[in-house]
Amino acid sequence: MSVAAKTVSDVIHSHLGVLTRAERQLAESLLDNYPVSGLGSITTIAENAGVSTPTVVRMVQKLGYKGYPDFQQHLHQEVEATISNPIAKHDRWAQNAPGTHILNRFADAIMGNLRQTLTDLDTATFDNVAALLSDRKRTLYFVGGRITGALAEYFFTHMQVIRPNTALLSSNSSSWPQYVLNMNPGDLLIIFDIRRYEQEMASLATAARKRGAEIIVFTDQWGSPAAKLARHAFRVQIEAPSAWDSSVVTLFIVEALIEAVQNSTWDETKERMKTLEGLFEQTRLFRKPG
Amino acid sequence: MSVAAKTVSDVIHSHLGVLTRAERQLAESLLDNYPVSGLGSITTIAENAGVSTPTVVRMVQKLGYKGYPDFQQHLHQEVEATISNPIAKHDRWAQNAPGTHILNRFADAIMGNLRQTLTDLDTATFDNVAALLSDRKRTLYFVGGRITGALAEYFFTHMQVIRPNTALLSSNSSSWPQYVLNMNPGDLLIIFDIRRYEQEMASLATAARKRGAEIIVFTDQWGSPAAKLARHAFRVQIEAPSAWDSSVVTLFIVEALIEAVQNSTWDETKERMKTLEGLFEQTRLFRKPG
DNA sequence: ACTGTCATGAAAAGAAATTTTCAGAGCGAG
DNA sequence: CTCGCTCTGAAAATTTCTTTTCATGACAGT
Repeated sequence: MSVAAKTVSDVIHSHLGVLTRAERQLAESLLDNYPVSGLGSITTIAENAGVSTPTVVRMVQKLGYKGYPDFQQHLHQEVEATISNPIAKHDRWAQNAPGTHILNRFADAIMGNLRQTLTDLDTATFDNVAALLSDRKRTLYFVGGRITGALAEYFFTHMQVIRPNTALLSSNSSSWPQYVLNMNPGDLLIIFDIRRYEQEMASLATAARKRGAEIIVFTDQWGSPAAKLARHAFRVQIEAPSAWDSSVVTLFIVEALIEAVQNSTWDETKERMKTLEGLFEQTRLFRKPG
Repeated sequence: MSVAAKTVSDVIHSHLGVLTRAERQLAESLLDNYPVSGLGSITTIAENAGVSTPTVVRMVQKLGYKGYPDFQQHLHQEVEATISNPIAKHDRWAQNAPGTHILNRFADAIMGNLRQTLTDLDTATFDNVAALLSDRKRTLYFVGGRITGALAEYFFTHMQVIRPNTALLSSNSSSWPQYVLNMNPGDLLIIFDIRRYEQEMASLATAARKRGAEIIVFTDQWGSPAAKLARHAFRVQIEAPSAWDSSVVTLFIVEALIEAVQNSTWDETKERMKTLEGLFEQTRLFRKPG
């Protein structure tokens, strides 16, 4: 049953080492555009891979299948599994029935946003930002607007556990000047500014820059004015079938950054988290003696 | 090339009228679990549909295809189109390259979470919750824990714009009793409680129930203790390749609910949003005269 | 250079799948 | 009831696919 449990892709990968040249060539052809490339007849896939049909037979038998039909049947099952998930299923509904349930329309939009955002996003930018956030000498200031304030808070709450020197600016701008006053060169100001850009964000960014702070902006595809002042900007797709913009993808990037930072300084973070657990425990005991 | 432009499904539907009994039987078998059911050989699909192979050939020719292989090739193209959507494509990256960039690993996990959550989620539950949230006679109380507080805030901020009678409980439990005191029968308490369940959430839920409030819980796949007291619970998959749990899918559901509520009372909401814009404008002018 | 081993594909053999043929069944019209 | 029509699947014919066989060539070790 070892074959049945794993995906065909897994099986191919685990056998890559024992494949011959022509077989590897075939394997790569199959994995490229997997699993659709394996849908046709043995003749077709042999031609696509530029090998002979006996090579195909030999390889699938080497992989543990009884023959090509057996191999293909496994592939069909995988295609079915892939295609029968709710999201893929939705894509098919969507073509035929535009008015499906809102959950599906949302899922569709979010997938598109995520894909587009990841396509546009340079991993180097991500890595650079993660490195900046990991630098404990830099104090982190988080700020968001009316809607995005919750994202800033979410990011802040995690970073506060992971590292020292973090601050959350209220979304009310009246308290900002005092924070700016304390900023030192190299500090980071992380701004969330999604459309209906708040003019004050750009002012804040300018003030922070004057104090020598670096600026990181999370904005939408059109770009906050604050993004022009930023060292790094994340342009996130935010469109949803809704009167509101979607923050799901922004949160996605925030979570990925949290993990990247945590990972790069795991030893220190681990200690901090342990200490924090202890403090929580104490608070609890303090509140409820007995 | 009218055949090439349309999907096989469309072609079948448009021909349903001119199909004979056995052919219709076959067509229904194909449309059921489409397009995967058409992946096998003509023999297989004939057997599945309970008709003879000549019937299959006659039907596909009636549909305008040259023969079964031609028909199947079109189907393969459709499967490819469906399966090559961003999500499925990403799944394949992730499988093929286990050690890829954290963004990709995260995207993979989120896709899985979303898929699983949508599979488990009953749309009736969603619709019921949306209806409860739309009922303006019920006051909404939002509460979250240390991490999930930001989600509660996000939800609250939107609902506050959309409808009256909303309140956000601080994540600090000391202020909760006064809110409970004001709860009336039919009011809704929306709780976010993800693992490291906070004991106080269950206490809060119990107290709210005694006051006649209905409870809606957002929790993880293991289930908060508060979920037992809830009228409706959303069990969200929260696993991420991280030391932290992911809130992305929870946010997804929240956003979908926001849209559902907004949609069900659009006329009233529109007025509120206009008024709100006006108020913002006034505040701005007030702050910066000139 | 010789030999043995292995990989590879051409081609033949074998096995399925696909299409065609055709006879019987069902059914409505006269 | 009979005729004519269509629908249907069994079975034959055909085509295609799959597997096996085998000759060739590459290459490492002697």
